[in-house]
Amino acid sequence: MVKGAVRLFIEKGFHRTTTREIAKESGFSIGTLYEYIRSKEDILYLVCDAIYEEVRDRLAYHLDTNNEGIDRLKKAVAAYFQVIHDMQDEVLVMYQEAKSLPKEALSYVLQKEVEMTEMIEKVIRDCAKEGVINVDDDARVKLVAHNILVQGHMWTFRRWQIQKHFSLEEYTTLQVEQLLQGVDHRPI
Amino acid sequence: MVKGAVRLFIEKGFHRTTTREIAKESGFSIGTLYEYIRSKEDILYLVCDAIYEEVRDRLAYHLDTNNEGIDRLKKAVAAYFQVIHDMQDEVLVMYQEAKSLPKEALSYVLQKEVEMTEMIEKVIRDCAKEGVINVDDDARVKLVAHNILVQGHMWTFRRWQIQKHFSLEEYTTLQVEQLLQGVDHRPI
Amino acid sequence: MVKGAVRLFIEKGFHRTTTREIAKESGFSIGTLYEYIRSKEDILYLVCDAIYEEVRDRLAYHLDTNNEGIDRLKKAVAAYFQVIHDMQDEVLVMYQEAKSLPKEALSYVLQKEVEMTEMIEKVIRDCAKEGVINVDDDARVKLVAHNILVQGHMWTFRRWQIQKHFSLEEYTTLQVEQLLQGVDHRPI
Amino acid sequence: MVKGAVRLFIEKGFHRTTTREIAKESGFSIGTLYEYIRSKEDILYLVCDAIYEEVRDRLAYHLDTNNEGIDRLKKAVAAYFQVIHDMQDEVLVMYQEAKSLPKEALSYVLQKEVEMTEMIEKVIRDCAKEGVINVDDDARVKLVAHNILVQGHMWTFRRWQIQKHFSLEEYTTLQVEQLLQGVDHRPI
DNA sequence: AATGAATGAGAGTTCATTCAT
DNA sequence: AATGAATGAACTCTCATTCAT
Repeated sequence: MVKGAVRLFIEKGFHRTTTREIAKESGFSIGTLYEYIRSKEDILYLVCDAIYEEVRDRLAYHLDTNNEGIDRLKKAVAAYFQVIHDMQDEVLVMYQEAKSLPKEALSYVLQKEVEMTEMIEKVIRDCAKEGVINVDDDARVKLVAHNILVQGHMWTFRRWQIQKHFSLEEYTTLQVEQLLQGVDHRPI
Repeated sequence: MVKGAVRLFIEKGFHRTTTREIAKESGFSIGTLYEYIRSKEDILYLVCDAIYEEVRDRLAYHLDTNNEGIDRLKKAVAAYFQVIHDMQDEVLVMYQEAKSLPKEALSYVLQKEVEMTEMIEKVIRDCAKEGVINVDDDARVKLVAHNILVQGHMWTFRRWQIQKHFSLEEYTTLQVEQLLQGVDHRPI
Repeated sequence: MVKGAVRLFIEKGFHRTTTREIAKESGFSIGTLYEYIRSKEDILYLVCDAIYEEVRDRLAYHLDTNNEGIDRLKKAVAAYFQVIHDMQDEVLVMYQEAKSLPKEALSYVLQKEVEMTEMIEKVIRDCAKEGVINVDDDARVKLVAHNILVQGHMWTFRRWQIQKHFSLEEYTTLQVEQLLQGVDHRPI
Repeated sequence: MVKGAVRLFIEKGFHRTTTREIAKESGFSIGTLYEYIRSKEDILYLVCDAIYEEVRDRLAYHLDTNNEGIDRLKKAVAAYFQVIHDMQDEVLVMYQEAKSLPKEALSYVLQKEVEMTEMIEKVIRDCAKEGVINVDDDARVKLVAHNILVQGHMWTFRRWQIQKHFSLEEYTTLQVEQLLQGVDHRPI
């Protein structure tokens, strides 16, 4: 059911998709659909949840491989970007439709985003512990983690611009460079 | 009318806002509303257009002040973040609802985003010309411009997280540092 | 104003034409339009009235020419068919839209149709008086008059069929023959 | 549903009848109504189609009875007039509202009218074959068929005049006489 | 467990009409 | 006399949801 709904939400957005269409696409009747859900919003919740679950699982899988030194961070970013790239449409749907979730469900889904941030934060902290990078405070760790996450999302929601100019490899390389070295500038 | 619509879109989103509510909020009747627009989507277009216009004008105003050296970039980023901060709700609405625009209107609005990117690119190039930063290629300029823009947006669309941890000043300072120096790391 | 309204009614029918369009087509503002009428139906009334007036005047003009004998009838039918032919669109509009008139106005307009019938009846009676035809009773006169009138109207409202098969001349000749001789048949 | 719609269209015409009224008159909700149709025009189409179907079926039923000689034609006309008489309101609705059909549906409905004409033409030709009448050419057959059809319709759309003066029997008798013998006149 | 016909509140939109200017 | 901005009732149509089967 979720698969069908995602397909439709990608195509026409949540509001423009009818429950009838979702039932049909999922291969059962509207009556049966309502055996599994209580309202249309439930579907959106299930969809968002499923997408997060998949992104997180895939990312966790990639982070598992034991890298060392600065590579740990580089590979993590690359892996994350790759996951986002593979699930572009799904990520985009979530980005655009999550706001339509009822309050409680939204909190729940945002919690998943927090978890994602923590996964990235952990990579950064692990690098710091190893001594390959030097991040003096928690705030900076958080900020860098958020930046990485959002730079992943950007790849989808600004694709009409960014993917015109960069391949995923170029984008990854440049963003990692930027992340580590910043803009080359005269000392102030 | 646009003001009223923005208020409502902020509160409940485009789809959940009725034309009648917009008319009422704007202080005229539904009939009069339809003297000015041809369809509900027209309102969304007017709203998005107005928001972009205001963001761009305010930013242009701030970029006018003649700064020199690396300050040119720093102040530009700060000014941009400030504008976004002042117009948080509006920017968020545009981010979340622009996708509901009819194709043609969407293209038109995205063109405005391209213009914004070019404004930021210009600041970067001006710094490079002055010699205070060293950006070797166009791709990097573009990427940095996009990053700055999106870091502005994230201040609104991740505010439930970010504004919990940072004040606007902290956020600005940290992001500028990050932008210029990257993460402090052992040379590879 | 009537001219403009007729044009529009021909094109799209009474209900599908808006008062705004009528005002525009007539070259004045909606406000001014309502100086002359009290409701949209008034326009329909004026239109129907004007059309009848014109049909009647034209017909009267043709009937004036002094014909004698059976020619009196033949020429009258021919003249009437010609008038209908010249005013096809107008006649059709009246046929199709008169039903939308308010009751009283409808009666008034139907009275004009009665007058038309009487004009034709008079021609028949004049022929009878002259002795060129022999119509024994009033009922038959009435019936023949109605038949002639409707055969005129048919030329417009069945034109998609009839005008494919006949020119106006053919149609007139055949109908007159039919009228006078009926179908050639074995005596019963 | 069609029955209900016909009743309402008879009473107030197509444009003045609302979909809600039709639904109510038909005994179901507006939602259910729209399960069966896609637009209000669909109802008009169904109505026109149903009326034609019924007129044709009834007529076909009456034409079946094997008559011979001139009676074949006489009885056919009488049967046709009787059918029209029995379905006066319905026929009138179709006459007045068919023009509001979308183009394609209109063509389809007019095709039915062509079929009706052909049914009458066939009766005439059968009589001619039998030798009881003598119609020299196709054009005349067509014309007579059209005349008969329209004289049927007249019975409804001029009833405010004709039914004041004639009973159906008188009307039928007189029209048949007229049809066969024409107006009694001195040879020219 | 599964269906899908039925519901009706509510959406966007139109347009005859008014009336202050 | 002439205007046209403003009105809002009324229209057609949609769709999330229910419930008898």
